[in-house]
Amino acid sequence: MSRRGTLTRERVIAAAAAVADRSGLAGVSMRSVGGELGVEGMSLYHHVSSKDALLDALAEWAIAKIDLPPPDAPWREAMETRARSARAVFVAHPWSIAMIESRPAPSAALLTHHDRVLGWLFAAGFTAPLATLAFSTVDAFVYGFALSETNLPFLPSPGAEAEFAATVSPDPGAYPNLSRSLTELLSSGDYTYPSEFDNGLTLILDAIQAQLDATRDA
Amino acid sequence: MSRRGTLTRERVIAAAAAVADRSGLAGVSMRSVGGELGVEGMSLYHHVSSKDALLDALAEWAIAKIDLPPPDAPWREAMETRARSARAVFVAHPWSIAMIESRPAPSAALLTHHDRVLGWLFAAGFTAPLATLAFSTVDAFVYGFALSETNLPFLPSPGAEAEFAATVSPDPGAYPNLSRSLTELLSSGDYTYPSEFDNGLTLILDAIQAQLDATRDA
DNA sequence: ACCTGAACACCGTTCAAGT
DNA sequence: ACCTGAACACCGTTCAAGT
Repeated sequence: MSRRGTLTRERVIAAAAAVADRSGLAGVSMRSVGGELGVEGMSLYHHVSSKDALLDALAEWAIAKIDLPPPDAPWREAMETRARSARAVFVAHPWSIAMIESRPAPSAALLTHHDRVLGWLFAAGFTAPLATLAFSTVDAFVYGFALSETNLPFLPSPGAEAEFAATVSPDPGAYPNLSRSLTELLSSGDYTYPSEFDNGLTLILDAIQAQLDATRDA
Repeated sequence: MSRRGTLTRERVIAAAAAVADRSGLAGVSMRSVGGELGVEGMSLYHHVSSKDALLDALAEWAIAKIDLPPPDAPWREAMETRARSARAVFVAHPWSIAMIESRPAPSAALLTHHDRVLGWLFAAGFTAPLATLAFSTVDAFVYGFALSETNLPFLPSPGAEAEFAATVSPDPGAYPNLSRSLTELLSSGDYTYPSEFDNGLTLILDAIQAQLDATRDA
């Protein structure tokens, strides 16, 4: 849309993100990103070496948006902040979820992230096996939850409730437990699916905390 | 590859899965799937209405491969069996991970899955909120773990250790905690990243079990 | 009824040509 | 140095034509 100024690698990546936000990852083509910048698709090759390189850069762009507390932050707060921030980025840019994890080579940005996370845990006295368990479990949860959340409006959430009820209700006999669950959750009044993220995260972090305490006692 | 017999919807879907296994989702085109069957790409339109419909069918094909214990199975065993089976399917067909959750409309197969899972939990005395927490947390973990596992050989695993060490080792000062973690885990001798799946699943299911027991006592 | 060939509007990418 | 137009080998999809 902004067709002024000279092309830079940064402007190309930002334009690609804008196209992805608007049209999904499938809408990102060299020509469409060029169009976003008022330029032919072929011009982009002066700033990125290939479409694949552009996608790698796009993955890094998303990772960089995740809030990463400082190395000396307390482990639990830091893990929560990072998890919530990652989820917010994934919801704002759904195309980034599968992408961050599916680029063939782990980027320097991702390695830095991982190193920082392990730093919080080691500083708190985690052993390497427990740190790995904590890290991989929380990360898997965050990625998987975001994946479900952005693509599967399965449980009540603003706007999705009606759709979901419409899918399940026509034949309650076909999905009796889904119907029951829906009815019970909605009757309680204050239920929203998004709050399940904090519930799950707390469940996992509490369990890890308990294991950490057990390690210390031993 | 098998170019005999008449085309059916099932053969088209199976051919698409074979192409995806071999060349990834990006390698699936109407022409390539046709080629797999010894037929022109245009012929497929007699059996699937569009490429998008073919991808929907492919998602269902993968879901159907996940082992789903009977409605009267004990909840924890059933959840474990389904989780491990889902992970196995995702590892065998990496293209299916993002796909199952990213098709716009939840398929009947997926709704049936969800209903069965809720059935195990309700039979065991879960409240609707606790069932939802259990379900969404376990599912998020399974999806997210599979996503990391197939695309991010970050931690020691057969064959990936060398690569990973090569990425981290050149400059141990850049990733001190990653280096430390790697060293400690490898020195213990029997560590493998894939076993982290069972560890994480157990952590989550133990925590849920504890909440269920607390519910019963109250 | 099922398969095909040509055609259309797209892709990523290369390269010689313009400025 | 940076951008472009034409070209190549691909896409998904339509449709008239073949069997």
